[in-house]
Parts: sequence; C-alpha cells; structure tokens
Amino acid sequence: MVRRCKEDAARTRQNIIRAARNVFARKGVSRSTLEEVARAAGVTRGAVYWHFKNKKDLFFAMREQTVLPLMDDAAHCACSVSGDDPLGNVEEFLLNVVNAMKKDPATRSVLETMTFRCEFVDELKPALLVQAKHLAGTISKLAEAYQGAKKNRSLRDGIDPQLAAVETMSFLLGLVRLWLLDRSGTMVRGRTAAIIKAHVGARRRPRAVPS
Amino acid sequence: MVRRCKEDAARTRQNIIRAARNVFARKGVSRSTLEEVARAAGVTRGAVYWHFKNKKDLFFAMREQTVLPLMDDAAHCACSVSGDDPLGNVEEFLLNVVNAMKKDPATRSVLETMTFRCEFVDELKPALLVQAKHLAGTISKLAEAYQGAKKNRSLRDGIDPQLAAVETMSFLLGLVRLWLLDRSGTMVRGRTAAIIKAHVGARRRPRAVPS
DNA sequence: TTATATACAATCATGAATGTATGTAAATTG
DNA sequence: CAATTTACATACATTCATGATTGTATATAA
Repeated sequence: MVRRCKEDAARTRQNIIRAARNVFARKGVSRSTLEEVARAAGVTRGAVYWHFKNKKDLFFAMREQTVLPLMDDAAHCACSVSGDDPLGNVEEFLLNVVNAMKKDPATRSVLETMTFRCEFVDELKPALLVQAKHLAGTISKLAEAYQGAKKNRSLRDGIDPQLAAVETMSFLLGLVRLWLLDRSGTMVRGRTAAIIKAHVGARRRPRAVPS
Repeated sequence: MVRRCKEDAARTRQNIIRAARNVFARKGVSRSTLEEVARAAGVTRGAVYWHFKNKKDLFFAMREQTVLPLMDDAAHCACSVSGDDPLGNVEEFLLNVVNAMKKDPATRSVLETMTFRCEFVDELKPALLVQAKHLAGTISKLAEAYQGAKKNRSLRDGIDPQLAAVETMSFLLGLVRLWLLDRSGTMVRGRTAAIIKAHVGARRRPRAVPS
C-alpha cells in the first residue's frame, strides 16, 4: 500500500508527531534517528522526509502543537479581567500548567523533552529565544494580575507586583523541573496543589488582624 | 614533545576539562566531538582518551568539579546552626548560587550546559538521579532553616516550613533558568538581588503590628 | 644504568545517520 | 479516462564520530 487519501496523509503526519514525542522523550532529540521515529510511526523515513524538512522541522512542529496551546491557554486564564480575584486566577494558572503536565501524556513528554532531553544549539537554538519571549509575556500577565490584586487590596502589603511576577514565574519553572525530576514522588509529586496554594497564599492579604 | 612530568599531566587533564566546559557549552554535549575538545585543549584525542574513559567520563569529571562544590558550599551556608538568623542564611544561600553563576565563568558554563545543552539519556541519565538527590538534600536543609526560623519566631505565621522549603528550591531552580534565558537582561539580570530579597522577605515576620 | 610505565600522537576500521534521488501505485484533476 | 500529482518506500552516496590499536619519546624506579 502506498498512496492514501488526504485524510490518511494527515493522520500519518500526526502519527509521526506522536512518535517523535515518544522517541524524543525516551532517547533524547539528538540521539533519536528519524529512522526510529519513522518505525515508531509505522512508516519509513521517506514519509518523515515527505511531511517534514528535517529533524528540526519535526521538532518545532511537535513543540508548537503542545506547548503553545498550553502557554496561551494558561496565560489567558491569568489575565482574565472578568474575575475580581486576580490571585485566584494566578493560582488557577499554576494549577492548570501542573495539571496538564500530570494528566496529559503528550504535554508531559514534550515538557520532559524540552527540559532534559534536548540541546538548544544551532538549529534548535531559536527555540530558546521563543521560550524567553513567552516567559517574558507570561511575566507581564502575572504582573498585571498582581497589579490588579494590589488595586483590589487583596495583595499583601509590601509586595512589589513586578518582583512578585518574576518570582512566581521562577517558582513555576522550577516546580515543573522538580516535578519531572521527582520520579519517586517523595519531593513534590502529590503535593503540588499544597505547594501552589502556599505560594499564592503567602501573597494574599490576611483576612483580619488578630489582637 | 611527548611524555611530560606528573604536574604537566595534571595540567593537561585540567586543560581538557576546561576545554570541555567551553566546547560543551557552545556546541552541546552530544554534538561536541572529543576531537574538538582535544583541539581546544591543545592536544589530540589520544590525550583525552588517556585521561578519561570516554565522553561520559569527561562530562562527569567536569560536572563534579564545579557543581558539587557549589551545592555543598551553599548548602553548608544554609544549615549553619551557628547563626541566629536562619532566614538570613537562606537569603545568603540563594545569593551565593546566583553570584557564582554571575561571576564565575566556569560555573556559568557548566550550569548552562546542564540546563540547555545536555540530553540526560543513557549514560548521562545517572546525572539526573544525582541531581534529584542533591535537590532533595538541599530541600531538607532549607526545611531545617525554616523550622529554625519558626522556632525563632522570625518566620511569618501560617507558613509551613516543609512547603516553604520546596517552594524556595523551585524558586531557585527557576531563577537560574530564567537568568540564563535572559540574555538581553530585560527580565531578571540585574534584579536578582531584589527578587531574592523579595522572596525571603515575604517569609519574614513583620517587625511591628501598626494600628 | 636499564627496564618499565607513563603520557600522549597518529592511524585505522567500523558503524551509523543524514540527505537525496529514484521508484511507484493510488488519488485527484481536467 | 488519460495525465498528473501525491504520498510515500527503497536505495544510495557521503560524511563523521567513535573506539581500538599502534607507535614512541620521556619520566621514573630499581
């Protein structure tokens, strides 16, 4: 069997991306051969080279498909002007990211690959610049949220919104890394909700002033 | 010239490690050839294979030489029972790590390699386990410090020492990553001291209760 | 002083991944 | 229904890093 119809071709393309997720996450990007990805997708290298220019092209396609929606979705949650509880939005944002990593194998695989199984050099270097811009954008959104909380008087006194935003971004980046590292589950897995609640809670103005 | 005396040999070995730091950080570990490392060290591959079993061996030697002292030194700072200001120790610990990354090119290169230019697969995978253990140990030390601060009544009420420790570890991991990503210096570089101060300051019990 | 171990340099064989080029059958178009 | 394009599979040439082997001049030890 050779030539399939358009829908089959699209399915093949998606299969290759899924295979790339798995193979990259297990063997690392540079040690993954396109032959291996092809086999995992049930095709040959010819198919891979038909759908993607080269490994970099496949890598970026894989990345965009999961990381972009994740970040955009989450950022949207944080900047939702509708709610009157900005800190709650921040907490929801953090929980969303961690939950996606926990529940969705595709997201988890890509995050694992981007964190531990990838060398951002030469043709993959642009991915770092993209990531930096995304993070800067997210920091801005977080800063807006904290600014709103300040106006709201739900932010604890003495906290600078801008610095708090950077701190939260750092916290999230590190939490993801820690979570991925914690294969045994003794460090953070299973406690992420509490950790996140603690992080945001420390920024929330206390209800009443006891004697 | 061939056979040198012992001191020369030790110097050669160190040159190879230094070369590995630079080449790894620039080209990524997997794309760095030992030939290239050798050239950067002013020797041939023969010398590299004499001093190190293979690339993994060289990688681990490089890693231990800078990361281990960094972590140990810093952890020692955090657990110093002598001081009566545990939160100050935590802050000093965080500043030490960031400062080492800022000031010492060797530390910076290794961190950059471990963060963005390395795939932890197969023979390099053990490095992740080692890292996880180190982080778990550091978290314990931080938890001790926060525990001390609680006993000390210098810790703000309602903060769980254990969770705070994990949070600080996440914060530090993410901060390092953000700092390395922030080549343009618009996100965190130059503000790290303020960010760290904000992080620790949020945990410190406020001096007085104003009316 | 001689023998041996050391500290490399130089060479070689091997395998493996990449990109390209070509083959081809089915789908699509006119 | 013929012509052409699509969606792959197959085959090939090239490059390149690795590890092993061998060679060798000098320290060092006895």
